[in-house]
Order: sequence, then structure tokens, then C-alpha cells
Amino acid sequence: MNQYDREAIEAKWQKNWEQWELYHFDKQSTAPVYSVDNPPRYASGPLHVGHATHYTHIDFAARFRWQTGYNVLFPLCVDVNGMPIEVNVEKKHGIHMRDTPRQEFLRLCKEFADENTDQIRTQFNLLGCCMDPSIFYRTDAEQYRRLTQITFLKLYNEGLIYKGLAPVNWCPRCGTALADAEVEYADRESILNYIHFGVSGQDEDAIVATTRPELICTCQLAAVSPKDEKLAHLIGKKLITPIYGKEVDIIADDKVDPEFGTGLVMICSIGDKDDLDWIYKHNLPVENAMDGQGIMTNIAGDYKGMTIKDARAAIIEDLKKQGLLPKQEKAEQSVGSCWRCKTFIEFLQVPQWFLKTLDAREEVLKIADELNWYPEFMKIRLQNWVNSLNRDWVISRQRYFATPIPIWECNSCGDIILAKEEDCYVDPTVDEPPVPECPECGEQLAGCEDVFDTWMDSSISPLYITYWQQDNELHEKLWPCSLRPQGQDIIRTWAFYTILRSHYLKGGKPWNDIMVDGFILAPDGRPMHASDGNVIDPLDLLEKYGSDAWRYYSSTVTIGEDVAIQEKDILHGQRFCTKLWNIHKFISKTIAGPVEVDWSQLRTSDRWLLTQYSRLVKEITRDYEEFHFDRVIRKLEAFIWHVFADHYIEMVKYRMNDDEQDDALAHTLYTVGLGTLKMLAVIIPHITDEIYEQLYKEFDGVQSITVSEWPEPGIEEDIELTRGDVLKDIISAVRNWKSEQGLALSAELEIIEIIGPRIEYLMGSELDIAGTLKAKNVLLMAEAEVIETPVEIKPIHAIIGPKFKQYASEIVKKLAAVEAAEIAPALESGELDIELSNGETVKIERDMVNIIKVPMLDGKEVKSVNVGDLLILIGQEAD
RNA sequence: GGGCUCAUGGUCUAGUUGGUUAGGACUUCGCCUUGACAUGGCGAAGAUCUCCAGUUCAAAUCUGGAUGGGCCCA
Repeated sequence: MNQYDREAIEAKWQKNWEQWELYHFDKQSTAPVYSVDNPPRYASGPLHVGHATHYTHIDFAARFRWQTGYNVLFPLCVDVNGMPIEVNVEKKHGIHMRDTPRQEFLRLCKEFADENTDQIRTQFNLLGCCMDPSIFYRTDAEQYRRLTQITFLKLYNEGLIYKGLAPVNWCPRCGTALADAEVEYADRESILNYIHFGVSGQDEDAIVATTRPELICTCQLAAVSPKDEKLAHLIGKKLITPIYGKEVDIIADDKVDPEFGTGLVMICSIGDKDDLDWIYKHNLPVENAMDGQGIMTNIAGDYKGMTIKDARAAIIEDLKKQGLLPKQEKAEQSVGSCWRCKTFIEFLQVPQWFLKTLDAREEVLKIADELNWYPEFMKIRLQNWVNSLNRDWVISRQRYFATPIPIWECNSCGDIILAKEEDCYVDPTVDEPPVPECPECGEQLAGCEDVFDTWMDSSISPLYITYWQQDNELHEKLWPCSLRPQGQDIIRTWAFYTILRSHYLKGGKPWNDIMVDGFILAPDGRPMHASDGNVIDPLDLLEKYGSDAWRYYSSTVTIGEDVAIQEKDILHGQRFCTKLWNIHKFISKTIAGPVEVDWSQLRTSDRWLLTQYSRLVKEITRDYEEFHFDRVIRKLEAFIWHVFADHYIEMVKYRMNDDEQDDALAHTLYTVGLGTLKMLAVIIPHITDEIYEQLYKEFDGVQSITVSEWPEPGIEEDIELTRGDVLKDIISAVRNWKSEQGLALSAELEIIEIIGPRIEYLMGSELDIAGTLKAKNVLLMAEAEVIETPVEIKPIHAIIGPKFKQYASEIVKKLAAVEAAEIAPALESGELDIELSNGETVKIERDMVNIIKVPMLDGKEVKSVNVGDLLILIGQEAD
């Protein structure tokens, strides 16, 4: 093996995997299937560190299953439907969607999506992801949209979809209804206008404070707080609106904050969420003061045809002229805005398509309970969301680039004609309806111009990837999916809607497991924002440190946690790769394929390592199954670097000469070297595949380590752990001692004497000690002839605590207060009596404390090192 | 305002069921070119485990409260 050439190796293996078609789902295979409902990457915007981390996490789950014998279904997929691409196309070409012919605009959207799709494929390759290009899908493909439309038809026929007038969140700029999830709330400063209203049957005025005076025309009701004494006399009277002169009731309502404005509130349809609540509560009519483009309607009287902003300015001007506006002041207000273009949203009563959601809440919660959530607490978020729902799901959108709603409507009687399932995919804005004219009244039919909310597409991804309505036999075999990985930010959208649709269409859960990932924050611990200048480009890091280093970093990020990214962690990943390379380079000359040996042929050091290795295999397997990638990498790194390399290899270096074959060594190195490499291949596949090819492939026999067989645990012997630990501690203690003395580690020693009761553990390891520490002689003695002086008595809390309970701390204090040398003999010979403050006497036994001793010779300390109760005396050459 | 979640040396973090000296990484300093690795090895320094209260012989760990991040919602 030569130097580790990261760039060449990563490029080579990315190419190999693709050319060898290693990660293709095999429909014919009889192996168990592991299916990943991979989140289609959205085809606009650059690759974010969040993507790069999240997708490698998903890749870990998939690669682990490839290596444990599954037939993995892990599609490469891209999402393109919806507004972000529309907005990007508008920006790119300097056009507006609604000023552009529909089909032309759709062509530009597709073109944009195509360009980005190629880029996404390249980026996934760079990350070393094993997504299957042979089952690639994009959410605008006719096959995909066909399925979305079929689900609509099925749900419609079951009476779960209805068209209704309903107040919806409305973005006047985009001209579309928004789901609640698409509305963002932020505080903004606005002007609170104090306006004189009349009160019927009396001379006095009442003043209402409002930020939306242009909505006075839709005023339906007025309210005061029942606790508000100064306004109590108004309850039951009628309020007369200025300009319009309309009379509305004044009622008492708990929701009114007497401290806000004047304490008198006008309730309009529809200014904000609170208005909506009152309108539902009091069953008031809903009037639209503006149309879909934010232009005032004839309800607004003289202000008809103005924009909302202009109308507000005009009515304020008029009120001022009439002397009805005594005061204006600034006020902080939480205002909803469009998630994409940030325009302030309004509420409009418009015809929309709804999918019944409220009726299914119980069932969705039941399914949520049947899923395994990783981490568990993410389930609570879904439950809270479901329990807080109060509206059905608006599934129609007044946009272009999404799946068309497959219906035609009669221009005259409004009859609805559904597309036929076998005709889907259809675009009603282009395609002919299944019947030439309205069957009810004979009038012309118009294709529906609305499209679906993109979650209508996204929420059938598990149905799509399991060949629902494409290959029913295969679908039944594949359903439900094994895993849904996704971000925590879309629990109440993607996860919720997918469960909902699975319930309606399949009557059960869509997957077995759901893995919910957290957020990657900037190094300063804040979210990354271009405006904060703290955005980190993962492509730069990939270029600088490589894919394996990035994947190493990614594995250290705990699933579901929000963590700040640190560049040094990626650098550390690169160093780990270098270390791994050098370890295998070093042991390569001793690797000679699998060597059968009897356990009895192995030395303590070998058994010590193999026992730990066997336990590691079990733990790592379980950690992978539970998506604890952070634990996997921590344990593997600690074992490979600090057990295998720092201790085992150091212990066996002297055995690694070419002259004689050491079967025990060859067996141990091969087993542990290959086994740990395989477990690492899930996380860092490039370097491990290269090492595998160079060292192990000829014996293990698979084309790529990434599809090799998972390692098996082996023999474990607890006593060997203890024995090996003592051996390891002795060796490292003496090596440290050499280092501290400024001696070379290769410095020869005349003699090493090890004294103490535990030397029995070292029987048989004398050669290892001598060979590793360059000592000419090694002596093991149960008892010392040197005089050891006790210098410290250390209580063992785990024994003293439970035994003496409330007296424990007093005993510990008493032990610390006396000279170690005074009480040590008593402890050694049997027991020590301690008198407590309450007059009682307790016995301290030998095993309740550690006695720390220092060897003395003629009253002087000798060169020695303590390892627990073992004493090591070191004799230097010519000393 | 509500739900969930996090808070550990200067920085980033580990810490299963409470129990010897709170583990690691980065940084800083010192030593070491030891048969693969100086992108390495050894050592030193550095933490009243955010704060307050409680349970307990014993709390980073359990309970309650406060404060401050993050995500989502209102």
C-alpha cells in the first residue's frame, strides 16, 4: 500500500459503484426488502449543510441494510412541484407567471427543473450516496402525477373531498390560497387608528381602535370585555359604522383585551385570525372586501377598485376630514405573511377543494402510535399538531407548476365531471373532458385551472415507490415501507399528510420506522442566514476534505438534535481516514487471509482484543439498527484508534517479523482489521472499499466491501478482558514512564519487576511485556521485598455509601483526617474501627478502600510505577 | 403566548439504570522522529456539569421552578 490519495480514491469508487450498478433494487430477488421513503430533494437552491448531513444519514441507513443482506429500495428522487421553482423561473427570466401563457410558463419551469436535476445527481454522487438511479423519479413525471390524480379520484368517490366556500389564507401577490403551514408570522409595526363610531339611540360616540380601517365596510359585530366597567353600558346597544352607517350589535366577550386600544373591538370579515374565530362563534356572514388580487370590491363603496393599501390611506384621509380620527399611534402586531414572497396575507372566502382531515384525527394518532419514532420525542410534536387541528386541508392552489386537478366543471350549472382513472394523467386545461358537454344541462365544460397543493404529491411518495397502481402484486409485497427519513420542520406537513393518505388509501401505516432529523446551525450556534453572513457551503468542505471526511462528520451528528457545525470536526474525519489507512498499511504485511486457529493458541493480548471486538460487533449492529450513527462512529473510532492501534498493535509489533508465521497474530489482525473495516464502510465507503480491494478482497471475495457480508461476533471471555487490561495498563504505564523520563520508547531496560496479588493475570504474557518494552528480564512476584509505605487511603464510595448510608460522609471525612500510614496496618490485617460522633463504632474492612502505596528502599523511593495495586519496579541498564 | 428540545473546561461535545479521579475532540504549553502514521505518540494546564430549591447516605444524572438557545405553532 502506498500513500493515501483521497481525491483519486473517492473519484474511483464513485465511478465504480455507478458502473457496477451495485445499488440497484432487484424486483426478482428473494432477499428481504428494505425500502426507504427517501425525501425527494427539492430542485431549487444550492445544496445546504442540512441536506448534506441529512442525506448522508439516510445513506447510512441504506448502506447498513445493503451490508446486512437486504434488497434495498432507495430511490434517487427529485421534487419540483410548486412555488419555489415558479418564483425562480420568474426571477431568472424576468417574467411574471400570470402574464405568461400557461404552457410556456410550464415549459420554463420544467427546463429549470431539468438543469437542477442533473446538478442534484452530481451532488449526491459527490456525497457518496447509494441512491438507486434505476428507480429514479421526479414529482412532475406523468407517472407520478397520474398517481396523485388517481388518489384524488378515489378519495372523491369515497366522499372525502368536497368543494366549499371557506375563508382561506390568501396571498394577494401570488394570487393563491395558502395552507396554514405556508403562512409565517412575524411582528411588524403598524398604525393603530382611533375612530369615532356612533351608538344608536344616544348622542355619545364610541371610539374603536383598528389597524385595518379599510375593513370597516365588512364590520359585523362589536365587542367589549365583560370585565370592562367603563364600557359595560354599551353592551346590548348598537354601534353605527362611520362612512357606511351600518348598525351592528355590541356584545360582551372574554376574548377582548380591555387594555388594547379603547377596549371596544369591531369584528370584521375578515381582518385576522381573531376575527375568524368570532365569525365562526357567532355564525356571522363572511363578506369579501377585496378580490384575489387584493383589489377592493363593491362592498367597499367609494373605495372599490383600490388596492388595500390605497383604500386604507383614502379612508384615513376621509375620516380625518370628517373629524372622526382623533388619534393615531404605533403598535406592534403579529402579522401573517406568505412563506415564499413574504407578502402580508389576507383572508378570503373563495371556492376551494378540501380533503376531510378533522374526521381522521383519531386514526392518524393511532397510526402514529404504531410507528417507531427516532428519536421518540418527535412523535409528541405530531400528536400536538393533530390535536390542535381545527380545519380540513385545503388541497387546491391557484398556481401553474403542479399536478392539475383532474376535473371539468360546467360553466352553467357547476356540475363536476371527473377524469377517468384510466385516462390519467390528464391536464384539464389542455385535454378534452371524457364527455363532450354537461350531462345535466348540456352546456360547455371548462377544465379546472386549479392545481394541487404540493403536499398532495409529496404525501403519496411511499405509495409511488412501492408500485401502487403500477404493479399491484409487487406493491402488496413491499407495503408498508421500512423507513421514512425526514426533517423535523415538516412533521406536521409531510409526515402528517402521508399518514393521513395512507390511512384513507391503504387503511394502515405507510412505514415501520420514522427517523426525524434536526437542524444544522452555523458555527456560532445560530441558524445560517445569508444576511448574517454565517452560511457554510458543504461543497467547499467536500472539496477541501473529501466525501469520507464529510460523512465522518455527518455521523457524529445525533439524529434529531440541532447542532452547530464545526469545521475542525470534518478535518478530524480526514485525519481519522489517514490513521485508518496507515493502520492497514502497517498490518498489510501480516494479513494473509483467514487463518483458522484454536482459541487456546491465542495469547492474552489476542483474546483481549477479540473479546472486545466481538462485543463491539454486537453493539455497533444494534446502534445502526436504531440509527445511532453518532454512537457507532464514536465506538469504532475509539476501538480502532485507541485500542487496536495504540495498544494491540503496539503490543504485537515485536511479533510481526517475517521469519515465522504467527497464526494467532494473523488470525487476530485479519478478523479485527476486516471486521472493523466493514462496519466503517457504511459511514466512510470510499477509503474502506479501496483498502478492502488492496488487502481483503482476494480472501473475502466480494466486488465491493459496501455489499459484503456483515461481521459476526465471535468468542468472548470476560477474564481475558481483565487480564488484557492489566497487561495493557502495565505496558502503557511503563511507556509513559519512559516518555516522562525523556527516554526513547525503544530504550532498553535491564529488568522489570511486577509485584502484587494480581500478577497471576500476567502469567504467560511475559514475552509480550519484554518484547514491547524492550526489557531483558521480566519478573513477576506476588509479594515484594521492598517496603511499601501507604500514602493515601481512598474510600470506595460505591461500597461505603450503600453500607453505611447516612454515616458514609462522616466516615469518609474521618478516613481523610488521619495519616494513611497509621491506619493502613489495621486495614491490612483485618478491619479498622472508627468511632462516630453519635458514639457508635463501625468497622471498615479492607475491600472498602484502596490503599495507595509508594515503595521505599532505605527510606527512599525507587523507580516505580503503580498500576492499581500492582507495583512495577524498573531497572535501567548500567544503572 | 403554547408544544417539543437543548444547556457539561476558552470552543464543540460523551455521559445507559443516581455511586471511585465527569470521558473525548479542538486550542494552549512541554517532551518524544519509537519497526504504519508528526494528519503521529506521551504528558501538563483548563469544568463549583446555566442558576435556585427539593428528594437521597450519595445528583451532571431524578423532581419542581427560573434564565438562555433551537425547531415548530399561535
